[in-house]
Amino acid sequence: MAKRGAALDMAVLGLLHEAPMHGYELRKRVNALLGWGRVLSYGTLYPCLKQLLRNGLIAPDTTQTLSGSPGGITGRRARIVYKLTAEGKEHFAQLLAQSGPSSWDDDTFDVHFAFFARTDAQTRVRILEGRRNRLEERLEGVRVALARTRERVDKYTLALQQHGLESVEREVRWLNELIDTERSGAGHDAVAPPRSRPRRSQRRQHPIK
Amino acid sequence: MAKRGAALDMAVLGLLHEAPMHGYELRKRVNALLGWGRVLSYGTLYPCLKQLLRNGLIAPDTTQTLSGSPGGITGRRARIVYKLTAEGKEHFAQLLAQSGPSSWDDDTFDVHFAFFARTDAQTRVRILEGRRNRLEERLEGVRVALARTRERVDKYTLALQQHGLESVEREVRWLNELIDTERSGAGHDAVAPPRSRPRRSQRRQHPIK
DNA sequence: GCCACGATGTATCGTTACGATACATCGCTC
DNA sequence: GAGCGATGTATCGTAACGATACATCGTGGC
Repeated sequence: MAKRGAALDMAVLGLLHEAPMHGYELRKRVNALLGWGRVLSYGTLYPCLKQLLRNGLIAPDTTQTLSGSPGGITGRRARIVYKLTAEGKEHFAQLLAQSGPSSWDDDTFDVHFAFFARTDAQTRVRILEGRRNRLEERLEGVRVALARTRERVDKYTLALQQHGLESVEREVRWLNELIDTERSGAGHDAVAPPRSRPRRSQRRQHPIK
Repeated sequence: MAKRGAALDMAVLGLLHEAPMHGYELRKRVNALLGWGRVLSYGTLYPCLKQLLRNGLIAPDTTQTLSGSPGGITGRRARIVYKLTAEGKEHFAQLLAQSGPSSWDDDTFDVHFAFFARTDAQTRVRILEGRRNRLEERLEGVRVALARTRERVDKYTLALQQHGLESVEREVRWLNELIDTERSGAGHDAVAPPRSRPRRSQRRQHPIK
């Protein structure tokens, strides 16, 4: 169950793992994390939060300190802060450890990668290699197709396909570098210490194509 | 009206402009054209065709020669071949000439670019520059955000964002080269002669991120 | 001969994600 | 003290998609 939106689930869980947060902040952090283009809609986020609530993976956090607020105890306006439950932490750890096609697909890979700092080195390499292999499969197919059509398409179509090809080739090289680094610096810091506190930021998503 | 799916509409119209085609073939051609990842579903294509039919932009083509079929007149199995109507051609030309935000957005740009061979030089430059400017706006925002968070995120998040940044920078350079070419080779072949006949091919779509 | 299987082909249904939107409060500036 | 942009929660209509069903063709194996 809950096959769809697994990437979003993981992103939310991972961010709440760092610190409790409310929906609005969560949206910004998710956009910053895997942003560059498609912006996460509330129509996607809130239903997701509801489902996670139902499944008991997250829960409202009633103990909110309102730190930084000048007036002291002055009530901020109504907001719902969520925090991870024990089940949520367990489920997230489970998501982190799993490496399969679900970690290599386009949307999902980014989320997995974003939480590499909490992933063990073995899984990291497996995910990176899976991703690279998948891209290379595609490259092979595209190269064949390109060779077959090369002389029959106009120069713009050709340029577009060529540019796409080079983009993927570039990503493969990037992955290879990461894999090498991972292998050579074997067994270094698997988990980074959490930063002081979440901050806001904004980015846009890049589609490249 | 018909704001959504404008990219798909344009792709279908443009492909049918080259040669009449049936749905199955159309799907393959569209995937090859702006493929690399997301695959066009029949659940998307057929409703689109229906709407274009309703709007009178395409029509069933009853005069099908079945060339290449060995048995001569032997009937191929049932299939619906679509062709552009006069209104369709006019509408397509209109889509080609328009350059605005709708030509710069992620999905739409590819389609516009794919039909550059039928677009006049002036519009080509306007679209390319619009696209580049949009990407540079994003870049600026991302660079600021990156500078603000640089020291507070783990190296994997940083690597991911860095790679995304470089991908977009690379695309900007690509666009600049195209613009230069367009300006220097001013007024060259605006329209390429159509190729003999459509052929099949298959590719996947690349998302890069 | 015929049967299995993959490619070709059209079509719809249920779910999901998302854009648009509504509504409310806060804090700022003019 | 009014206007306005940021902060916040929430839902609704619909376009897009994955899955699936169904049918025919070509072919290769037995």
